[in-house]
Amino acid sequence: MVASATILHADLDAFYASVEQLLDPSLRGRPIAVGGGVVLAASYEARAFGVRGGMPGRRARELCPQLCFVGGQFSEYQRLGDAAIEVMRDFTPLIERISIDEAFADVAGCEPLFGSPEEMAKSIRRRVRAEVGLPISLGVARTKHLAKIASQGAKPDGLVVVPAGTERDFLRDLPVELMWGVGPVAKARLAERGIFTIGQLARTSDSALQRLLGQAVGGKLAALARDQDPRRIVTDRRARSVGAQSALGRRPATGAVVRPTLLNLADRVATRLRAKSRAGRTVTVRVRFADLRAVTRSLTQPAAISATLTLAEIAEDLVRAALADHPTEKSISLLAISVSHLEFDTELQLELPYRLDADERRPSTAKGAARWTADRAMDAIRDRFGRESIGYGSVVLGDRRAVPDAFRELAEREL
DNA sequence: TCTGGGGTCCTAGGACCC
DNA sequence: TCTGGGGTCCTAGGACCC
Repeated sequence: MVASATILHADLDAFYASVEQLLDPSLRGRPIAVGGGVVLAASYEARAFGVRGGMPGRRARELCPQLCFVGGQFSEYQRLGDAAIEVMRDFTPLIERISIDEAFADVAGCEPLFGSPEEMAKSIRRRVRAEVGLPISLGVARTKHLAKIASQGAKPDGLVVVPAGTERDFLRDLPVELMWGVGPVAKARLAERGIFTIGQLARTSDSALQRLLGQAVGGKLAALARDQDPRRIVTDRRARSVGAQSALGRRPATGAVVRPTLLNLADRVATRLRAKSRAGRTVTVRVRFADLRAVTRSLTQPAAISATLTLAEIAEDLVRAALADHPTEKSISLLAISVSHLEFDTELQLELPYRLDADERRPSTAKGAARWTADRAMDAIRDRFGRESIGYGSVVLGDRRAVPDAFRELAEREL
């Protein structure tokens, strides 16, 4: 017996833009874009003009002169995204949240209570529209891969069901780039081999695909094209890394630019780590030069860290090393810090400072303790009085950012 | 055509150990 | 000292996703 189609994929349509139109009725039916310098989301009215997410604001205005830019009510995005996904939870606890506006659900076994998966999908769409006020598209299929492709086909504001047994027919003539894991590079490589549809992909041998795209990607794609998708719903996914980045435009690669930027990034990353009682062993920095080429440098230590100043010091050393390897690069356009190899911080464990005190060969535990105490005190003050109430001097002063903190938080994953 | 921020996973080479 | 094999960890880069 063939497994039935019980996987649902739900995706809120033009999410940020739809929220703005929900909250301000005068925006409904009009081409709007959330963002400013960059379009973070475009309403379907704006998309009709060719406006797309990720597009520079200036380009969007050229395509659509009457385009209305709205500021972005970021906390509302989180609230309404949560509310929409919560509707699904009334049908099953097997929910896998992918992002603020997207989730999988497995409704196997729920039929006696709520009817067929298709009926559940219809009722989720109806309820999200009625109770939250937002349009949402759903795909229903036997696998995550198919459900996701189906929901993309359902947009805007629709439902597509792929009945069990019809998967191969459904996939055959679809373009390869609809598949999970096929981006611009893979698409181009496949095109060189005359492979444009998922059906053509399914008829290509595993070994040929692995030679073309690499062992892992090739193998997975071959399986997906033949509708073999073993992935299950994962309800508790933990982050494996925490990072922050800052685009700088074009700034000289000097300590005066690098140091305060890294301190700010370290502050954001370390604060998030400590808030979840986590710490990480590996610090990775990324330096992007003016020509957009980027390099990374990383350091893995035996003990995990979460102290702001320790993270900032390691990051600074790594960036310095990266810049020293590229002496002809005089300006940089982005700096990033990421912490991985995450562990649970046992509170009692005091971190050693990264740099040794000049006059002693042993690390100073007193200094480690001082940093731990200072960080905790600062975290507590910010909890009460807000993030801007206190900070490391140059962080507070140098806090001129193009992107508001509220938007950064939307992209953060649950630790 | 090159604009932001936060992530995941894979590959390949080298160090090191048994 | 050389040769072989297997495994783990670290580093750097890259493709891709939301």
